[in-house]
Amino acid sequence: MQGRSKEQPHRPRRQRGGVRLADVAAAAQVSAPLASRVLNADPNVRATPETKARVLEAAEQLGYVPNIAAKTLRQQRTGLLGLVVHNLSSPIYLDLLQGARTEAAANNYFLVLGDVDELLTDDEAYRIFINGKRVDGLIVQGGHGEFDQRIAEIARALPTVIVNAPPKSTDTVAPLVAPDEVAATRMLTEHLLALGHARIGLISGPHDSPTNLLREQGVRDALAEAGHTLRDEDTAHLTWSAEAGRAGLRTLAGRWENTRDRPTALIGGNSLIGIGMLRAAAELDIAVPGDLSIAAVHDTWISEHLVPSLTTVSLPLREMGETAVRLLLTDTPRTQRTIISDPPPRLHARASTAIAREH
Amino acid sequence: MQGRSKEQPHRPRRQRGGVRLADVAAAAQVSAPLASRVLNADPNVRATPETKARVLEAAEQLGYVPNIAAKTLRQQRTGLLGLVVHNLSSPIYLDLLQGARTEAAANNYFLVLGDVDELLTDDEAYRIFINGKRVDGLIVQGGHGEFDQRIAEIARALPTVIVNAPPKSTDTVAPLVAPDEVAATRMLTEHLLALGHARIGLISGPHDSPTNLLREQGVRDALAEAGHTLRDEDTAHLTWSAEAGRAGLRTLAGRWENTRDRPTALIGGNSLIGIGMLRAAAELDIAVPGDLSIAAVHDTWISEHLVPSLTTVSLPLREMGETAVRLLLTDTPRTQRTIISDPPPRLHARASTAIAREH
DNA sequence: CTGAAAGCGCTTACAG
DNA sequence: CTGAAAGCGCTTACAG
Repeated sequence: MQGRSKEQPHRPRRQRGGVRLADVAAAAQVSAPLASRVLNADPNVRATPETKARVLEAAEQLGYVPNIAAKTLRQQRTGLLGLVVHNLSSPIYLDLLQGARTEAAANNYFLVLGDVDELLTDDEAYRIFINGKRVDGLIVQGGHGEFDQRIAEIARALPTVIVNAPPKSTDTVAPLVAPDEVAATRMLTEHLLALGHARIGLISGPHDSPTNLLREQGVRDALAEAGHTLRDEDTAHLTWSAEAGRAGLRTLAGRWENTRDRPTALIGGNSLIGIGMLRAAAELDIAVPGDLSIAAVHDTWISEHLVPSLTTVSLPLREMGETAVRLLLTDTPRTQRTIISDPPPRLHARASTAIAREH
Repeated sequence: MQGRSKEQPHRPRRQRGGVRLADVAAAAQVSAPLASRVLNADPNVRATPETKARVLEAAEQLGYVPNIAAKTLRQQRTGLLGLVVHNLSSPIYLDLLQGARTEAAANNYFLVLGDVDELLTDDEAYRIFINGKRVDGLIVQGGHGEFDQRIAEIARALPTVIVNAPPKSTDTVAPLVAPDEVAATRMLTEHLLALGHARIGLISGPHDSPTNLLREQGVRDALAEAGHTLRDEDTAHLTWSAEAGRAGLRTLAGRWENTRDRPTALIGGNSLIGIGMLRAAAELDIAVPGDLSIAAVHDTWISEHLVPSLTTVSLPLREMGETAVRLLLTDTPRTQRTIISDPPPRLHARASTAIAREH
């Protein structure tokens, strides 16, 4: 939020002379309170059907729309929910945003966008957004170890739902909506095992990141059940980016020179990593899936358009967005619980994985 | 917006007992109006520095944050701008959103997200969003021929900026912020010409779509200057999707069987089309760039990670978002003009284009 | 320049 | 059940 000028720029003016409730009431020859009650479908209203019709018709006729600011001021409710995400340019979280937006709209709520880094580091942005009563509730993308303190503070000030963060054993400060990470990589691994792969590697995000821990767990679990293990030399842990996926595969491939002692399949910790892995394979002349099967977590729009198309497992991001909004709109007490979102992860088998070839 | 229930769900309640201006004024032993003026840095205030300091300190001490709803009601200003986009899941427009969000934040404005289709087809969404005085202004993504009527209606009700639509010869209903489409494809074409390509084809969106017309124009212009032309048999016009790019190249390639009479380079009307073209080439065993150079409009995050990495031309989407917001916040009269956004398109030469090979 | 008063438009205790 | 009155919290003509 650098460069914010303290002086206020010119602001667009609202055109005056909108139709007010009082105008509707006058036109319908009833009092304003009664008009309000009729328009809000108050069940206690005993006015005759004719009267009600008169009110509704007057509102329609005049094009009446309640002034939100007045309503908000009176009801202490904004009709807005904040969605504070980390990296808007990642294709991964767009589905979450879409789900949240749709569910909000279905309840006559709108979404206001915030940026995690901005909100957690910029005090002014924080004050305006959080304390300024801009929103009735907040959906914040978790997984920021360093900022847990700040999120706790936010949750105390405002109904908050954390989304897409790994469940913590530590005290939860707000409800959490998360996908079943372990099941996702387990599914991917079982898919590869079923294709005859016995030695399967993993290129993922930071080794100690909670998300990686869960995803790695899924791989280990599935391998263990099949009597295999995840070998250290078959893993690389860098960041969650395509660049890291590329570097990771290059590192592993460096260990494979002049030897057939190597994995026949590799799992990417997320779709960006998977994309980078495909690229590295092409650069290194490793045939996919001929020499190496590749699969990754997250099914984004690009997966099926890559060459080869990428086998993935999809997480219910859209549903998580919906659930987060629903939680905010219906969960009276700030229940502190973790919701592992439905539906479970789903496998999308594509061209990047195939039956293991004898080496 | 299907499935919206008319009954209102439970709404999160705002915690009571916030600090009001009156509290600050009392603590600082001044009147509420004076406190308001000091806090808003009214230059006409002549209070002693001590008094001002007392007010500011009291506000700080009490953690005072003005109630936005009250401010809005009084000032007829929401501090919100609507951003109504067409397809949030397209990677192309995220930059525009980012630019708009950042510029808005820099002016203490926030962005409320809307969906074009929803707003243009759902009357209730329209009423609440547009007439409900939810936002001070609107940025709406254009290029929807069918909905021009509705957008004109919106522009009459609310300061509006249309973004990323092709300039129309017809009456403009609101300021338009657009990229230099013609320059973009011209640049791409000149890049290919410089590589020695003489016969260059185009796979693009609907033939009569205004955006396509401009992009096609750029290709034609550059070819004409070099003494070449765009041949009908070297073009395909479907939709703006990856699937269309794939189908387009398949169609063209069908014409190339058993002949060397074919283009050596192809331009994709947008990056999705380019991605589909790369895929089709791989499926058809057309070497890129060996047999065919491919380049496309829009530089998205994925471009450099494709195999081969895709030559593109970037449009100033981020800047367009910024400009649109700035226009809304500073342009007092609703000037009706078209702004071709700076900076001009920029070429990103990558592995998918190379020197033309003799056929 | 500053303060008392009004008012933005709505909803809801409260009294009838 | 309905209406008159109050009040949400702020800013700004207006009077002094």
